[in-house]
Amino acid sequence: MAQLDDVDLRLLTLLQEDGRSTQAALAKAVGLSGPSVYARIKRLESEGVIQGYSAILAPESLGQALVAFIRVGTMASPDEQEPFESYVERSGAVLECHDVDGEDSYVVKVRVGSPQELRVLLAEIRALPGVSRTVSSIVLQTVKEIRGGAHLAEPSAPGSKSEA
Amino acid sequence: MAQLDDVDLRLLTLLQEDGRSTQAALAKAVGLSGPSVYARIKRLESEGVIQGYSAILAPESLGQALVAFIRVGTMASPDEQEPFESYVERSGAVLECHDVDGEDSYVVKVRVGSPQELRVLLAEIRALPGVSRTVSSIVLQTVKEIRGGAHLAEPSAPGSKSEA
DNA sequence: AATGAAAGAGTCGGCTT
DNA sequence: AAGCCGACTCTTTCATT
Repeated sequence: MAQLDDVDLRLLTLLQEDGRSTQAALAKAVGLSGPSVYARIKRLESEGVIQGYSAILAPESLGQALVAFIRVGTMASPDEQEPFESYVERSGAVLECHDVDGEDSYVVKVRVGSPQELRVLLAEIRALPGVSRTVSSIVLQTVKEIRGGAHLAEPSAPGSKSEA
Repeated sequence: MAQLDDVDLRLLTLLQEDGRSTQAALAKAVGLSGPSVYARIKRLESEGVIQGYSAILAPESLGQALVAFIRVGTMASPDEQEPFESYVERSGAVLECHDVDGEDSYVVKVRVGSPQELRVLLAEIRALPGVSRTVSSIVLQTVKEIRGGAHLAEPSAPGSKSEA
């Protein structure tokens, strides 16, 4: 399995910030030579630490201005959850869907172009078999949003050592 | 401003799926020549439609196994919200923080390495001035998670099967 | 892990429609 | 105005030390 050393973490941080950073720039940043960096990145890719690369797009430019979180309650029977999960997989408006503990069954993050679209989306979700309840929270302002899904740069770890 | 034609949308879709796709591959896919694709991508970048590129990292490989959504209630006075927003900006565990309407004030998405870290995080949040209430939902399973933040690729075939 | 070389891609001018 | 062509530069990639 993957044992990540300090250089690996540095490379991952840089690639998370700029996925198109050239190997030359990476090599200079970590103090190694091109081929070494190349070998490390290939290793990280094949080990699955780097799952891929993606362009970050501006949602507003694509006519998707409205973000909302929807908490969905479903019936307990597992058979009844398949229509719901199948729906969120197919729907282009659904950015995320997580099975959670607690009072709700799912937390769903959606992005749509208008309140009307959200209304349609909610109606569709409520009409799915097994769905018993939905509670929506429309995003008024996004305070923070990290795209990578994983953080690496952590300036505020209490009790952690500083970098080399 | 940006007027996106069909080719632009195609390029954006491809780049969202693979941010390191070569211009040659993109050119072949959209039926244009290399320089044309190059010009379009540069235009999309300078217009801000493409905000950047990022490597997608596997959270498990980085020792961050536990994801949770925290709904936070705060006092109404705006002065009191600054400590909270300042905290989430600084905390490396906070992936997202959205100001929402409805019964809660914020929806916060966090990623930590262990339940203990989550406990510490919650205690810190609750100790912030202005925070009146927190409700946590621990993610048991992620059904869907799109990293880009915006969707484009929509096969929209009802009953389509997933890939390997 | 570094060096150096070959293959390929990105980049920029100018030309064509 | 927008796309193609061809040349130059830089990056990626591989064999060798």
